Amino acid sequence: MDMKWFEDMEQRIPHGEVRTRFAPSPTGYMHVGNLRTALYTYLIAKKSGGKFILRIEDTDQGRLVEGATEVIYKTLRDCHLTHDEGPDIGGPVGPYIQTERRGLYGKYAELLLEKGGAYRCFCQKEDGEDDVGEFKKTENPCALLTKEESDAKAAAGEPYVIRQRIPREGTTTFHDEIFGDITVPNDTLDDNVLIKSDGLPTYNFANVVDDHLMGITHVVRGSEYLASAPKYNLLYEAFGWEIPKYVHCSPVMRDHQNKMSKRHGDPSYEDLINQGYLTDAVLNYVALLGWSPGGEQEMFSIEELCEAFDISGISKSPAIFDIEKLTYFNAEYIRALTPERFTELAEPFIRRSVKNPAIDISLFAPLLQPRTDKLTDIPEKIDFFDELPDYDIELFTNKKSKTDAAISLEMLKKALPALESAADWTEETIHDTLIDLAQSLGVKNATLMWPVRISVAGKTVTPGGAVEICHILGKSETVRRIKLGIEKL
RNA sequence: GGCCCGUUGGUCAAGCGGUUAAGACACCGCCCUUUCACGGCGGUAACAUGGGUUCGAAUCCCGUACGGGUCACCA
Repeated sequence: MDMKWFEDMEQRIPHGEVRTRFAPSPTGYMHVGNLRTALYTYLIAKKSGGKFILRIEDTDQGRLVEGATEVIYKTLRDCHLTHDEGPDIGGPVGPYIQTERRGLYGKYAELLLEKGGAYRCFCQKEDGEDDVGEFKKTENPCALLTKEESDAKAAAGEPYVIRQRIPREGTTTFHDEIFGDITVPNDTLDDNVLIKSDGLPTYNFANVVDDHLMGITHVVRGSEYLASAPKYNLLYEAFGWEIPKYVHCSPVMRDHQNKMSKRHGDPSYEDLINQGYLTDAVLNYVALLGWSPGGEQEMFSIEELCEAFDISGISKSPAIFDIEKLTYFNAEYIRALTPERFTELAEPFIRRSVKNPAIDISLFAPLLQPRTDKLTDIPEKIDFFDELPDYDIELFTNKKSKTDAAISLEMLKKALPALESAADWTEETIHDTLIDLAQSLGVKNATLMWPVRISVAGKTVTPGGAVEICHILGKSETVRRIKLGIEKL
């Protein structure tokens, strides 16, 4: 056994800094729970000025999806979760792609065999009765083989797997940063396979080896791994390695019973973006799903999160994803945008409805920004600009504005010449013209404004009022639509 | 089934032995108003359950119920 090689590997491991890792499988899909784990992992590192590492776990070739790694890079980049080490940028403890590390695991398994933390198991997998829980470590004769017997069988070419040797009695206690100390009886722990008969490592073993060799100080992962944590601990102990801090996060749920999942059609990060949600809003909302900063503040930038984040604020119980609250965050983020930025983001959505190149789309920002929850809401809100809908004259009747068909007709007849003779076409002149008219007619503003707005928009709910709409429409189109309204009446 | 974990309004949650049990979303009402929003003000609504411990329990302990996770040569 080449101990020098092991020593060299140890030499590479950085010490004295917090190091966390996000280790996704490239399945081409970043679900919300995954994004949250990545976020927390990043925040834990950055909170203490540490390193955030990206490792790609691609050993499951069957599940590989074309271009999936790109999706991961892009998502992390969009979310400002920049990694300090990873497959694309390298680092001191590479390679960072698991398939490129294949050679390592066998050597560490041998080392563990040497140290007594594992043993070769020559039992053949019986296809017939592979029912659950049939393997009983207390009955496994291979665990009792002497070193010589085991070596002899292996030398004779008998196929085997390498299993973890777990004590038959006693208990194992491990510490989780969220759940505290958890103790389990050893007899409930199986001697799991570490190295498969094809020589490749199982997921759990590869994880332990990689995390150690990469100097990971905080293992952040889903709570589904809570049950295997004691086995991890035993493995670290058998190797004589320092045990990292565990942070097991409870899942993000779609309802009380089920996790969010692609299967159920729950949205992924990409889906949410396509549905008109802003990255920063999603991140902010997701940060608060299962974590509380303690105070009253709810709106956090990534920088502020780095500052405020603390593991003690992570909740033990699962959290149900509430799209309504995300929508609220999104609306807040949209309102906080500068009008220029808003116009930039909204343009494609505005153009879905407003094709008329004569219309200056930057005019929409003040109307749309305060009442847009999601960017995808935009087209429907302004669909009347290109073409006046075929509306019912019932719309002219509104109690609060004190209007009905007859009054509306009268109002429009007065408004038409007033607007036609307007000196110029700014919001201000349109506003003043109409307000002055209402006053001289002795009616409340709404009585005049309502019919004007209905005639130019053809719908009762519009972004902005009559003045803004007339302004954007332009004088001739406004006049044309009001005339149409008069005809209808 | 064994082992492990969880449980505060519909949802996210604060709370670490003494509180009128925060706050946010959603919902409802009122105000503002040129519709809808935005904004402002107010309201409905919670400690799963039974036992302890204690002067005092949402907070600590035990049981019960309900929910979740896990028990692979998958990751």
